[in-house]
Amino acid sequence: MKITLKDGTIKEYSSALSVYDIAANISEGLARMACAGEIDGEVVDLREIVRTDCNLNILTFNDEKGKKAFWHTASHILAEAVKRLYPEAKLAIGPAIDTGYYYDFECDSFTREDLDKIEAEMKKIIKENAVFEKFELPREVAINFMEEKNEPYKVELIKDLPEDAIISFYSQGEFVDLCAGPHLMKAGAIKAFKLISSSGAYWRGSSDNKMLTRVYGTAFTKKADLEEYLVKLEEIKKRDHNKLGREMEIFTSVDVIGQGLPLLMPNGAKIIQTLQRWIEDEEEKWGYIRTKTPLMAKKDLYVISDHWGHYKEGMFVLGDEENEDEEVFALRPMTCPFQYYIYKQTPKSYRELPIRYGETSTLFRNEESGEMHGLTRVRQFTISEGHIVVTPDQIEEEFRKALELARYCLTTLGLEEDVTYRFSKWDPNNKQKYLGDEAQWEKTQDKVREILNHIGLEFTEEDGEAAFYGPKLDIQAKNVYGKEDTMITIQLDFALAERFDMTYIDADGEKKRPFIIHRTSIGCYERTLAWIIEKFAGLFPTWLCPEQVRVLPISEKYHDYANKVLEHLKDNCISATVDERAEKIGYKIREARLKRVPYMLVVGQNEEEANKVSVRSRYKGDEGQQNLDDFINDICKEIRTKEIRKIEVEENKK
RNA sequence: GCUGCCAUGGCUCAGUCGGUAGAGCGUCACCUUGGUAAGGUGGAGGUCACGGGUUCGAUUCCCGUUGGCAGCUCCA
Repeated sequence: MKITLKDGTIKEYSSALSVYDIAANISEGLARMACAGEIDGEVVDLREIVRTDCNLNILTFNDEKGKKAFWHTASHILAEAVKRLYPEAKLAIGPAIDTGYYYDFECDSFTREDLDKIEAEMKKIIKENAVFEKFELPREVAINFMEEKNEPYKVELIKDLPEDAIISFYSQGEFVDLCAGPHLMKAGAIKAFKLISSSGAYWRGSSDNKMLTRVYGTAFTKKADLEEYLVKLEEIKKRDHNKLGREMEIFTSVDVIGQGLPLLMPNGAKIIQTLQRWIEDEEEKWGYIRTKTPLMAKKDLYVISDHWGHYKEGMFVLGDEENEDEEVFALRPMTCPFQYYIYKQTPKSYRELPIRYGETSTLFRNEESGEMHGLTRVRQFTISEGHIVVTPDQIEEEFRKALELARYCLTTLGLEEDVTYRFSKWDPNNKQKYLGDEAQWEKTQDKVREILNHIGLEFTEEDGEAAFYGPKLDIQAKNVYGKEDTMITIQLDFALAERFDMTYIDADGEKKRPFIIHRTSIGCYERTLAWIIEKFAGLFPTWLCPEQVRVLPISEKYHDYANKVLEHLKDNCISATVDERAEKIGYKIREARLKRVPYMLVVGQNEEEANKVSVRSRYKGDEGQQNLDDFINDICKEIRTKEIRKIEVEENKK
């Protein structure tokens, strides 16, 4: 048979061989590195016997898929160690993830000390270097086998496999686990590993099920790589908006005010004001008209929209629902119904559509206690909200424009490359969660998919992520911990126009039902702020900095000149302060740098006489002496164009 | 909401095997301050998150509440 390798070379063998044997035949080093194989694009175990001509790629730790096999093997070693130390623990599942692996057990929770013990046991197992072996069992035998071993979760997993599924197991020494593979050949290949943390996790990801104990770990082929990864992890955490944002006095929180109710401090308020002014002006350019609607409404409104039926647990209800004589209100969780009534205020002609309503809209959502987090999951937030009322013919163009605007906003903030796109559909197995019927959903979803394909957007599709009134396109970003959040969403709503009896008079004189596009341009300001804190590690582009320039007189004698410089800056709408403290100039510079002020203007006699300033920046360090007016022109241009200036000096240089 | 961890001056943390507390940074005052990443001295500031319990005595041990963190679930 002829085996075509990745580099195009063809190897010929007279008899069938395993992937591992072929790797060993190519080179001993490759066999040592091999984690899995890929035959004609399909990932296979190293033990897979190759019998016919094919394209074969040997996957190592440097390949994503090879890495997954490596980590999956590490998770089996973790499971064996836990079973040795805690024989009563029941095995659930243990897959590889983006940063390593985890394994879920039914057992008491683990402390850090327990994890250290488990690590020590894993070391022993790796040293024993047991050979991983694969075998298959018929369904009934497999079920009996796992019942005998008293592994109820494994029994449940096997029972859920299709009738004709091949049920495979891997063993290493005494330990056996139900597993589809692939795996490395021997335990000894896991040269460096670490158990990162332990926490609870629901069996099969459902909060109705029992909570299991999950252990997260990672592993590498070299100890140095592991060390590097752990250091990097610590470095990344320094960007965490929840730490950095508090340290930079962007926001804070107070016990007696409550969870999910952050206080934006002057620095944070300033950044959000800058973003809001920009977005409101920008949306006007894109054809939006603004509304300002109440933050709460009677229950009756939400009954019409059916938020009462589908979203009540997420709302803050005011008043006694039980008492029929009392008016019941609710703080708004969404802006939609309010803007619909503005639309409904006057009859609309097809000539007036599309109508694009925009609002800087504060919303309230009663999240559950464990879900609040910094500025990314809060109970009150302000979003660049908008609803576009369109005729069916206008859906595609308006959807496209809404996406274009969102991407323009992302690009301006330098975030475009960090996002992924998710087409969020309903869950056909949970229909009561949604308005409308299957035909409406399928039709609307097909429309959105068609639009996305026309645009040529790369996206994933996911069931069960839609809004209750329609499918949506979500723009997703990851935080420093790798956790994904929706930053921006564009939704196509086929249901609410009918519930609110919204109409337009079409060219034929008939009343017709419009469609509604719910969309945001920059998302919600709090979350976006959190995102840019992490993106820039607090070193915001100048236009977003709460303090853009600090003027530093070298001694008291130049305070007057410094204040004159300050006046000039303020006249040009530059946010600046003067440091009048009786400190040495080096100390003042250090302070300004620590506060991440992008520009420092040092002034003394030489500057005053020539009406100049000595510019230092966080971008280049010393930028030399400049005319004050030239400096102001430059920085105004940088602010106007929202330039993201590259930082050329090393951070924290001693 | 669930599992686990945590809560000591503005911030970062030390500490008390139960006898009511310390450091650094910051802040304030005075002195110093003529040039590009930490000048000096002194002072103020804490019911040790809150509420119960055990105890002669609790910041320390136990229970509860509130808040914070990680993960799960949920979501913009």
